[in-house]
Amino acid sequence: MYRETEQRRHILQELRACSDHPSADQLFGRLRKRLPRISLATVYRNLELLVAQGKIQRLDPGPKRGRYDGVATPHPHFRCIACGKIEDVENAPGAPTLGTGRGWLGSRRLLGSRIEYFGLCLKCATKV
Amino acid sequence: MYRETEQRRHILQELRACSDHPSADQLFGRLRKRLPRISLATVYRNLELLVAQGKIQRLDPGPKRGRYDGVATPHPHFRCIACGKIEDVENAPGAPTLGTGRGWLGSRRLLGSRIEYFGLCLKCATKV
DNA sequence: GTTGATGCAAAGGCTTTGCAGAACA
DNA sequence: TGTTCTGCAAAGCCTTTGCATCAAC
Repeated sequence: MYRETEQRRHILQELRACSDHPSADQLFGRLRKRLPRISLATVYRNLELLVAQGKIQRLDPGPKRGRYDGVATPHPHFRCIACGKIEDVENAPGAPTLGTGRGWLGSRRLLGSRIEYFGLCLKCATKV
Repeated sequence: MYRETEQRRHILQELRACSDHPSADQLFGRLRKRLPRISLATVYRNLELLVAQGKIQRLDPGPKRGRYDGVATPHPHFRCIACGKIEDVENAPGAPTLGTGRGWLGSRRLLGSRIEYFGLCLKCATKV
């Protein structure tokens, strides 16, 4: 099955120690101090593997391409993790709302917020 | 200031008519039926412009690179739209929680959810 | 007539992939 | 010893940019 390599161990360790949320290549830069011969491809491969194992999470959603919405008003979306489709969510029962979303969040200027649900759409759920 | 071109009008019109949330190049494919000579670059340029004008919204966040979180448990994040930094949000006052996030959402299989706040971090807010 | 917008093609930036050699179990 | 993993480099893909031309105003 999976093997425990030095690189893989360091990648998880280093990411766990980060208080920020680095990109693959920022992490690569930090790892290189301890593993000068590690390659960026290894970092990418292991990050995806760790996500698949549920040990870490990826903050930016799967599909690579940016998606646009003709409705400018923020509203919740559902993203199918299998096919990548994004659907609007019509008043989900029990779903929270975020209000206008403007104001302050601690010492940060809050301009908006977004709720995204993810899972399997009807089509993909029945396909399995 | 801004000019009203045929392309720009069609881009907004077409996107508003979409029930899905197309990528720039899906939209490009649809637009080409009506405007055979339109170029993909024009679509990209206009989409960004329309986002900046607040007429449409971009669903995938600004920074191009994927970001990773060493903590696998979903928790809310704050994204600075100026510098791209992502921070964890410690119990935001009045912020809703999404519960375990598993179950059903209409006919969709719900596996998780995400709350993201965006705005200006302390550093960027004071810089202006 | 100005100035912003378009089309085309080329460049850019991040991510993935092929492959031979190295490392784990 | 048999796989899985790594490093390197090349390829891929989406997006942006430069530039001459075109079209709003």
